[in-house]
Amino acid sequence: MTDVTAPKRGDARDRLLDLAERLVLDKGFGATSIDELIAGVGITKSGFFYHFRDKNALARALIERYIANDAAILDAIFARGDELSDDPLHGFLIGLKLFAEMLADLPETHPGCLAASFVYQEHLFSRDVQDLTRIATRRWRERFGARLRAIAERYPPKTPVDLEALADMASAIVDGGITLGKMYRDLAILPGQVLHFRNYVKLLFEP
Amino acid sequence: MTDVTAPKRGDARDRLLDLAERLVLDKGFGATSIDELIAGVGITKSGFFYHFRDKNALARALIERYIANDAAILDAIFARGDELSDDPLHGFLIGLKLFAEMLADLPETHPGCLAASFVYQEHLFSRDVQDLTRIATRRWRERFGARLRAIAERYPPKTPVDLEALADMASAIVDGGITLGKMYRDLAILPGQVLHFRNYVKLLFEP
DNA sequence: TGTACATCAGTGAACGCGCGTTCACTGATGTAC
DNA sequence: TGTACATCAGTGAACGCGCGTTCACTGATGTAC
Repeated sequence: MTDVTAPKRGDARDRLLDLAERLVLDKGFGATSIDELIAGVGITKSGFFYHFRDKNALARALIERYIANDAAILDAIFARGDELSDDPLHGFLIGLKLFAEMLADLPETHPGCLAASFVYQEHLFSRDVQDLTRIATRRWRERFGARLRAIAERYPPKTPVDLEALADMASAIVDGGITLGKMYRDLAILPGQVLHFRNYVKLLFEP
Repeated sequence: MTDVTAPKRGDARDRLLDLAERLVLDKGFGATSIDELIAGVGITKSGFFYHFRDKNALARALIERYIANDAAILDAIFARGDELSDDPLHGFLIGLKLFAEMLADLPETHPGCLAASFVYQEHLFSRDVQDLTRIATRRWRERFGARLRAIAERYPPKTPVDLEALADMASAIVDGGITLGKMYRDLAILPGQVLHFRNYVKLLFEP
């Protein structure tokens, strides 16, 4: 009869990643110590170094997991938007609204933007970690850029705009909205910002 | 005959602040060590502690200086916009364009957003430092909010919008634009984002 | 079915270094009389 | 004008602690024959 609530042998690595993600989003990577992590997970320091060759390897694993997650969520949301409308503009507008709703429904304090929190400490990391954050951001640009180009083809924008910069605006508004939300400790700020972005897209393209 | 290029007695404090601002914007506060600062300024460690009772006092002095600076620059830019047009909407649109131009003309790498870089490491700081960043952001909200209310009074917005969230969008877009610019190492991103914000304001209010 | 070996998932103790901080002291400049 | 004292802007040495990292070792599980 083994205690099922006790830490199971073998899942320490995942529990390290879970806790690390929470702490890094909350305080930043530099301020998150290995001691803290192992105390929370109930493992010794050497156990940590069994799973990650050094602290940088933890950062890397963290971002890889985060990118995959983030991509899956966004893809699902905007695919749902497309399901609900064949029109690229309206599908996108629905997707943006769903996105805002998801952000509004997030529990407790915001998840924060891992990529951004790493950028603000970039010197602490090796090149490969920096590359990963860049790749993640580029995906956002591509994801939104493709949609916006499809929209602009059907609905010529009311003013001439740089579509790539407009795609970047989605990333900027989410990152900036998270930072603002943290400052004010106000969870409503981020979804509010996304809705403004949505409104801009609407005014710009809707006939 | 004293050497005028040699560090003058008495200006060490200012030189510490100048160097600290550069380094903090570049790498974050936690990653900026006192050793680095004193090496750059040519002073001993105890000299540093003569000027600042501890590292937190440096953070505080840094933000206080930054806020004052930032407020002066923004006030000047938007006052210039108002000079060029009596109309609140057009004055604001001109101000936003001037702002984008100023951001585009900044030398080398972006100055970065001090407040944001502090938010991402907030746990490292005492309450008063956090309060200062909050105050600075609130000023942005008030500054833009007042203008937007004046505009909305004369030009009813095309869609119903939350004006306070729209004011926050200016902060979000600047912060997010800086983060994005750092990731891509592309100085053109930030002004591009400000121009999109300007375009949104234009589409929303312009008859 | 039992034994030998390999791998997995860690333990425990130690180390060294950088960092923020303290404290007693000092040489140059300013001020009072 | 000279002397006494105070303040300003530091110096120099030491400390302690937390942090990331290393290394030799270990008990449980898996695999080969």
